[in-house]
Amino acid sequence: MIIEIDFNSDEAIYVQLCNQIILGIATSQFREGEQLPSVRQLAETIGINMHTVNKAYSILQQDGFVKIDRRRGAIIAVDINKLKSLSEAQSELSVVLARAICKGISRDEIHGLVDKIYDTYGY
Amino acid sequence: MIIEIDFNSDEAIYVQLCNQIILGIATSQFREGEQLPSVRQLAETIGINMHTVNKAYSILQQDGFVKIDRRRGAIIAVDINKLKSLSEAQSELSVVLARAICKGISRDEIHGLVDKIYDTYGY
DNA sequence: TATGTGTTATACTGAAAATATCACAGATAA
DNA sequence: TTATCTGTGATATTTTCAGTATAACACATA
Repeated sequence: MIIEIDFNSDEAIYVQLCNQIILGIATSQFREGEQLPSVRQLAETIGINMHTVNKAYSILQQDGFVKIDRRRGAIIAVDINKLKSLSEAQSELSVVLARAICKGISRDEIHGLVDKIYDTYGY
Repeated sequence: MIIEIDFNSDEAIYVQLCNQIILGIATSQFREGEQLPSVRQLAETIGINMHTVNKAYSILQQDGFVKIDRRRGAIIAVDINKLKSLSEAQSELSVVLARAICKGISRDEIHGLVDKIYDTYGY
């Protein structure tokens, strides 16, 4: 999978890295059990510091997207906690939808976007 | 409207301020044409620096939620650009839904959350 | 005139992101 | 064994940015 970092973004590099990898999992470009590049290797590829990659991997582990094995590195392993995830999704959506509502976007239009995105991701 | 800032949050104060005001507009606690507190007044109320409030107001202006008048301060004035807003909503949703999909949240469950939030906001 | 708006400029502090090295423990393959 | 690959840890430095602190300005208004 190709990981692209926007160095001019206001988002921190490690946050972009996390989001890209999560996107990769959602689109099945990364599959359960698959091995991510080592921290040194990915850092080299992107052209950033090893510790920045390590921070991203650590957060992904904490958020239950990967497990880290000293032998093989970071392995895709999604930890499912439905209630917690639903609660998090709701609070994240609340912010996005508040903006949308202010801008006159209807409930149906949001439903349309959700379908569009789920279609894109292949679910 | 009561604005609450969490000083222990990892979100910047000015970001929280923006979100709270947008939430206020979405829930009609702030109405079109209504005047926001002056930068100095709100800073005093919350207990933060004037420039922090000013930064939030400037971003809200840039994002088309308020207009700033040197005489009266910041006035709620939502600028509607449907295409742009839809595009922004889509990219914001893409990040949130990627996480949700990884965590096994179904399309229908997201539709349910969207309805729940729109109901809460009264739309 | 005095006071209230937003605006601008400057400088400072503190926290966090990111980098740069160095080193270690454990696993693995030569 | 030796070499090399993992993640991890410690430490120091640079850079960036949020937030604060002051001060001053232009403009409007009571």
